[in-house]
Amino acid sequence: MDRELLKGSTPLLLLSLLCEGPMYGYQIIETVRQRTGGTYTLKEGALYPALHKLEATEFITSYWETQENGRERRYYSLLPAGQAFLAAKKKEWNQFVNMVQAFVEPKA
Amino acid sequence: MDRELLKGSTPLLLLSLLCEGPMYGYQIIETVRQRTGGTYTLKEGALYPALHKLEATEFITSYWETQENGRERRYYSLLPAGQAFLAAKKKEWNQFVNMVQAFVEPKA
DNA sequence: TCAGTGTGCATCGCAAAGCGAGGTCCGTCA
DNA sequence: TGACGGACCTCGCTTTGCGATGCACACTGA
Repeated sequence: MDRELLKGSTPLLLLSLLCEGPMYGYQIIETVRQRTGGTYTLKEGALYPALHKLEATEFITSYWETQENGRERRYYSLLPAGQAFLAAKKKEWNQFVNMVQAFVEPKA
Repeated sequence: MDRELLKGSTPLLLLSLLCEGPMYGYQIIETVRQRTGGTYTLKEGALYPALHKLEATEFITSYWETQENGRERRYYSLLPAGQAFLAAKKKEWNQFVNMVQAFVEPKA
């Protein structure tokens, strides 16, 4: 899969996932890998910076949660502002897809 | 429109356009601008490097054509290898769209 | 006991691509 | 003569994903 295509889609993906509920980093990676049947493996080097940026802009928050075995996980969850942003992103995404589609499949 | 989304789509767009026939740079920009109703204005700084790269990899060729008024235009046209590449890119594009769509619109 | 594996977080330097800005040349028309 | 638009192109910046790397801890099995 061409990496370049993914470039702008990571925030959309993350927000969409978090819209279903809070998740932690490793879980996000695993979820994406499983849902795509392995064709898309989100890398840590892409995930964490994106997550931190989303947090810095207050679209998501994070909190640490201790598991029964004593280990910690950092959960990320969607904020209201993030929901609004997600909605806008979705719209943009649809526009984008339709646009490219119009060039790829000219005429109807 | 988020620039980042466009990142990987430029070659696909260019090849798709050239699949309809030879075009010159300025014409490509105008065509894209018009077809998208102005929402997407392909910039020269994005177009020419992409075009040159496509030419370097022998997916397209270029030739100069002199107009009646004496001015020159550089036309780009699709090569067979470019057609094959386009087909592959289209496939990849569809895969990509379906993947993201699955996250954006979970469940059916 | 201790190495290996899996979980889980994170950063760093690199490469690629679009962008904004700038630059050049030339024909046309006022 | 000078402004405008067509037409080509490059350069440096920023952003982003990637690969590599690092750290820390729990569990398992030799």
